Parts: sequence; C-alpha cells; structure tokens
Amino acid sequence: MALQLKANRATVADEIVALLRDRIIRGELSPGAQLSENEIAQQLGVSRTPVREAFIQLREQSLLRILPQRGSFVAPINLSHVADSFFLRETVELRTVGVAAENCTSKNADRLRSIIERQRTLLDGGSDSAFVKADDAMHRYLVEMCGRPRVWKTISDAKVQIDRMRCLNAQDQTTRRRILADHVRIVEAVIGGDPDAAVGAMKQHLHNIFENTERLAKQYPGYMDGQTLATKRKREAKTRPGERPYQSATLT
Amino acid sequence: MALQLKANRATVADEIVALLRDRIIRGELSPGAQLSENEIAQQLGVSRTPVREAFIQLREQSLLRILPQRGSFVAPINLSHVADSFFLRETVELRTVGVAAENCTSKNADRLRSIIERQRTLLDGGSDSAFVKADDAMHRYLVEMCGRPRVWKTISDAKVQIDRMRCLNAQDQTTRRRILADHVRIVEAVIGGDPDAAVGAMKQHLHNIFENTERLAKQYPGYMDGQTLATKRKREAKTRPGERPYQSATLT
DNA sequence: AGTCGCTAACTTGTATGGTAGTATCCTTGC
DNA sequence: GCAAGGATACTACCATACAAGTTAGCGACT
Repeated sequence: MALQLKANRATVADEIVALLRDRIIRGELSPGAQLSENEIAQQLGVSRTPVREAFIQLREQSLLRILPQRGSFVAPINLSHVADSFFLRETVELRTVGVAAENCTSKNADRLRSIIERQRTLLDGGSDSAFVKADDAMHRYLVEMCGRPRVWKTISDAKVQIDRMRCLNAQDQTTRRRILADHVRIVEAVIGGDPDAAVGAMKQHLHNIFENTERLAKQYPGYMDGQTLATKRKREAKTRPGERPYQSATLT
Repeated sequence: MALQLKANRATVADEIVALLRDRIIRGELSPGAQLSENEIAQQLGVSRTPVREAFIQLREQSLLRILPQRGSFVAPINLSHVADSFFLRETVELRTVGVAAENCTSKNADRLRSIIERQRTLLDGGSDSAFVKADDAMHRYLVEMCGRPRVWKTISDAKVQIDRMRCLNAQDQTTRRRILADHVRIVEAVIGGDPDAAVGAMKQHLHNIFENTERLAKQYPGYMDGQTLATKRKREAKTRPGERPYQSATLT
C-alpha cells in the first residue's frame, strides 16, 4: 500500500495525523489493527520521528492505543465512549440550535438553505464522505451561528467516535433521505425563528442517529471495546460513580 | 531553575506535559513567555525529543503556540476562548447537575458532604492549588454522578482556560467563602433532590466565577490575546458567523 | 543618515542510531 | 507429548546529528 502525503500542511507530522485520522474514522484501518511506526514511515517515505509525533496526537484523540514496547493499535470503538459523545452533542447542540433559531438573520438563512441544497444534490450520486461532509457543515454552521466559534471544535472531537460507527456501513438511500428530512425540519424551524420546534427537531434527529449506531453495534460486535485487540485489555480498575446506558435529555 | 521530573508516569514526554501544563495554568510561565525545546531539555536533563513531543501535546491543548523555525510561546489568554469555555461548562454542567439531583443516592450524598467538608478545612490554611483541587473535585463528582465518565474530560479541557485566569490572582478569603457558599447551595439542592434549585444554584455559581474573570481581564490586559507575544500575531482571516460577548443560558 | 546585504546565533523539523522491554518460535530436556 | 528456556525479531522510547528557516546585529556602500 503506497500512501500519499499532500503537501498542504506545515509539517509532515500534522499531515500524517490528518491522513491516519481520516483512514481510522472511515474504517479503512479497522479497530484493533496494529500500526507500526516503522511500517508507516516506510510507506510514506519519511522517518519515524514525524510518524511517532502523529501517533501521539492520535492517541490524544482516542483513536490510537499505544502500548509501550508492545505496539500501537487502532482504538476499538467503545460503546460507552460513543454514548458519552452523544450525550455531549445533545447537550450542546440542543442549546445552540435554540439560540440559532432566536438570532437567525436572512444571511444565515441563505447559507442554511444552500447547505441543505448541497445535501440534496449529493443524495443520489454523492459519495459517503461527501454526504457526511455536507452533514457536518450544517451542524457546524448551526453551532457557530451561536457565536462561540470554539464550541464546534469540542463537538467535532466528540463526533469522531460517532462517525467511526457511521462509517461501518455504507449509508443507504433510506438513511440519507431520513437525515435530509431531519435537517430540513431543523433548518425550517431555525429560519422560522421557532426555538422550541428547532430544539425538538434536533433532538429527534440526534435520536435517529443514535438508534442507527445501536443497530450497528449489534452488527459489528468484533470491533467494539477492543475484542479484536491483539492483547488482552487490562480491566480499568477505577471505580466511577457508575455508567448507565445512554438516555435522552430531560430538559427541553 | 532546576526543574524536577517525577518518576510516576510511563514516558518522560507525558511527565513533561504534566509539569509544563501545571506551570502554565498556575501562571508560573507567563502568557507570551518563550519556551525553547533546547532550554527545557537541558533544565530537565533529557534530550529534545520528549520535550518536543510534550510541546506538541500542549499545543493541542491550546496552551502553547509553536511557530516553526521561530519559537514556542506560552499561549496568551484569549478572552473569546475563555468565554467559549464558560459557555460549554454552563451548557453541560447545568444539565448534569439537574440529572445528579434527580438521581442522588445516599452514597452520593455522603461523598458530596465530604468534599464540601474538605473545602471548608482548606478555607483558611489551604494553598490556592489545594483549594482549586477540592473545587474541581466537586464539579467533577457532580458531572460523573450523571453516569457519563468522559464528559468530565471535555469539561476539564475547557476549564484550563478559565483556571489560567483564576490563577492570575491569589484567591482572597472573600472569594473562597463565596465559592464555598455557592457549593453548599448546589450540594444541598442536589442532596435534597431538587433539580430546579440545583440548576439555579449552579448557574449563579458559574456566573460569579465569570464575573471574577471579567475583573481580572481588565486588571491584566497585557496577558490577554497575545499582546505580550514576542512576534506580531497574524490576523485570523477566517470569517465566522460572528462572535458576541458571553451571555447566560436562556434555557433552564 | 539610510539602506542593503552578509553573518552568526538562534529556532523548530526531520533523520538516524542505540536501548530496553515484549512476544514468538524453536529448541532442549524431561 | 509437553513444559521450560533461550535466541530472535519485533516494538516504542530516548538521544543525537543534521537540515532548513528566521531573526538580530553589524558593517559596508550609496
């Protein structure tokens, strides 16, 4: 496999982060798969140093597990982690979409309409990654309309765990159409200046996505929670107040 | 200055991250101060490699700015960034404290009381860092009571920006007492199983903290937004939907 | 005086070598 | 056949060397 680096970014290390991150999220690198600094370096025609720096960054993004002197493995998809990400998204996006609906200008409305239009054109012919990208664009714009630019970064970091699950399957037409329909409802409510409707539509939308992931979890049990990891996982000994299955927001 | 590494962590790089992160948050390394890979490496008696790996991680945490071939500088305190952090905290913690109040067990209550008690003992004699640590413990436990363990990590990442501001000044007795009083109100509401009161108390608490930071921002303008940075900052050219000053949650 | 250009001393980025720990496989001994 | 032990081939971690870019200062020339 001959990987290729784009020459865009400032440093090779950052370029490798972008490359591997994309491949992990899209599932080209399966959960549990072993990555070697040496191997990647050879494939890319660079030294181990920038590869190693990339690995460290991917570890911080919960996409890679580095076991010293043993190996580096694509992180398994942890269902509890995914549920946490949903919790965070729901909490933040339900608030921001409400604020967006309260402050939607005509310029915002135009932009939202064009994003929806873009998704509509990708409905049939578009690739999965293009459709997901357009999907992202809408959620991102709604968050940023609320005037807190760095909040999207947080959402985005959490979203990778969700996206990894979404990429397990190619999205069929039915799924895409439902997503688009959800988005239309949300955008109409926002443009219409109806916060309650916007929050409700967003809540329903996130729930639909979550149900999809639950279905996928049953379909791909091997990728979940490290069962394909080469070595036995050590049990986390830390006692937390307790985890419970994901459940919907209680405030609306 | 002879820095010292603890032998706890697995790798030297992670140890350096913890060390520098702490020093930056506590303000021992001032915003804008230049850090050199070489210099830190010599002070710690290690090579540049782990120092460099630490720098990259600190950059990802928005605590360091690395300008290739020019130098690395302690990130300025960006007020917009701080406001974003408050927005995130308020959004998440107002929800979680409500959930915590709904599900508070007697065991949870005991733990909360002991955390409060710990803070009370630190009120007079305790160091700033010890008091802040106990402060953290309460917020953390309230979030984790909600059963989503990784959500605190997100809050914690955002909180560093707020903590950097808090550490500009030693906290006087008045401030500490007000914080403790806020915490008591929150915990009483949570233990009492009153979500509305808990959310209200938390909202008031976060507001109080935010007002403190606004005061500090006026007091230390030189540390804000890179004005002490050795080199002129390039203007961010990206146009965002627009930033507006921090404002309170509209949903309760 | 003012400006151009060189030099030297930095900076971070990348490549490479050596070290220590881990897992695998194969041999050896029972 | 089977278990214990050792060689071997990995791994990530750290140290060091080199490369390339930036900046500040100084001197010569206009």
